[in-house]
Amino acid sequence: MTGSRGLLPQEFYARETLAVARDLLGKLVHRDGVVLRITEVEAYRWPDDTANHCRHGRTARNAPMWGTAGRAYVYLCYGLHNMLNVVTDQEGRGAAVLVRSCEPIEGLQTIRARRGDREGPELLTGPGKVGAALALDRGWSGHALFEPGGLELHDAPPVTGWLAGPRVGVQFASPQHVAAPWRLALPETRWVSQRRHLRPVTRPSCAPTR
DNA sequence: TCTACGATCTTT
DNA sequence: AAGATCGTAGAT
Repeated sequence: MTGSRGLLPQEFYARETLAVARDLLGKLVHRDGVVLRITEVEAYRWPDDTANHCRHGRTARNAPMWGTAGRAYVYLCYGLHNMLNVVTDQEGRGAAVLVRSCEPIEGLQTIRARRGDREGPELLTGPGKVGAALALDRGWSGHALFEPGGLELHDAPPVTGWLAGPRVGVQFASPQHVAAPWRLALPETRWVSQRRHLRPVTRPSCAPTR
């Protein structure tokens, strides 16, 4: 049912961040009976991205972002939301992709139980909801997503066509980076937040930020 | 140590 | 438009 093609190899992640973000759409997150299909992501690139958590250098929190690609970076936002990121690019470069929205494929009952509802919206639109559906906390930060066990990322058929637009909640960044179209989503899905700010693109612009 | 604030989400 | 809720970063 999930059409699982197995774990994504570490090389998948060790590429330019916007390319990884683009290719993560449609892939599958597995975690203890729950399977989610990634429908919306944001790229936090390196260097020259003033919205990036690594913009001030290395800290205890962002340490996984500087390491090898393919690990999780999980952090607590606004004191309540655990945000799932996938570390990208080369070691020594602080870059990652934030998973913003997912379509639930399996384990809806488990997702509801984790959220504490019996029913209610199944929409996993917004990174806080994704983290809750996967029952993530900061203990998962640094976890290898390319190895079996716990939290895994699996391959799935490639998608065609994307929506692109500005990232959410980064008003503190420089105007150039506030406007940069580094949020990507699948066009055909309902699992996308703030769709009105997204526009169809034939291919996300991958101009490097060297 | 101290303090301001955030890659959010829900409710009013 | 604002409240919940707390770890973190940068300043002191």
